[in-house]
Amino acid sequence: MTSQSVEPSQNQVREDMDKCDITFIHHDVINKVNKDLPDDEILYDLAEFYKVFADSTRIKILYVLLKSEMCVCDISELLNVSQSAVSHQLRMLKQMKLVKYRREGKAVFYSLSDHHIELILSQGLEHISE
Amino acid sequence: MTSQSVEPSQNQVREDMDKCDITFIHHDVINKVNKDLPDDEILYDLAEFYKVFADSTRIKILYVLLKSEMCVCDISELLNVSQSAVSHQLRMLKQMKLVKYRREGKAVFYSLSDHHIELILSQGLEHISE
DNA sequence: TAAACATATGAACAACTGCTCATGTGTGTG
DNA sequence: CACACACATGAGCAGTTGTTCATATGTTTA
Repeated sequence: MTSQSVEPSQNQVREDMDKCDITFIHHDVINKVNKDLPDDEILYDLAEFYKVFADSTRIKILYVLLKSEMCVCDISELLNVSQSAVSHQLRMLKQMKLVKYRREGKAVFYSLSDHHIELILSQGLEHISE
Repeated sequence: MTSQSVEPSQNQVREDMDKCDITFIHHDVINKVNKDLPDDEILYDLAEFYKVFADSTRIKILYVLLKSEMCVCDISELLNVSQSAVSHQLRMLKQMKLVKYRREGKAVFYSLSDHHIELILSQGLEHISE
């Protein structure tokens, strides 16, 4: 492993035949950045995770569940979103393992299954209110 | 402001004529949740903010800039994404005030303009690696 | 000033998303 | 068992998004 070689994990960085002359002045920096960059798959998953919070209906649902376990109908009325839409979103939140559910007769009660959510939401809020 | 009244800021909660009989057993809880729920506009902005992180190309760009200021061409080659695509994404990141830029001759160097980003990203990473 | 280069940007397009609508599934009740 | 209710789900659709392609803008150099 010479100092010239680059981690082949990601796209290899060409040190010859640069398209861009000004570019890559600091090969050491580039190599370091490239090495520290997590795998594509992880970054893809990370984006998928943030997609959950990229819709205001889902954020509202999470916010509501933050305070209290609640059935689908409750959420639907409280947020003024159709029952079907809430159900579809809860399905996604379930798939992402952010919520869990509990059946009680005809009703299904949903609650958060993740402790991070509050922190993540409040951190986002803190950011946008600057 | 009686204990019965509900903040009219959001959709008002009907206490009469419930569609759903099982629902809203605990009116006090509902009222509290409804009162603590931030305004629609804020939650909309919050979703917009998270949309930035909901794409792996943008996450990669942010990750790369976390380590070092870099010109468009560098980013493009390092991430193996077309120059145009990178430019388009940087435009969005610029609009969201997450990056700033500095012209140096023909090149334009981008860097992060926000300290939260590292924390937010690492928090997301921490979450998905469970 | 012309040419080369780095970047920005508009148009177009395919893929994705979130909703509605209709209907299916599961549970309690008369 | 038939019905009502709470919820789930598939299809379809309009709106959005991320990319490519072509081209424009801005800068340096010959």
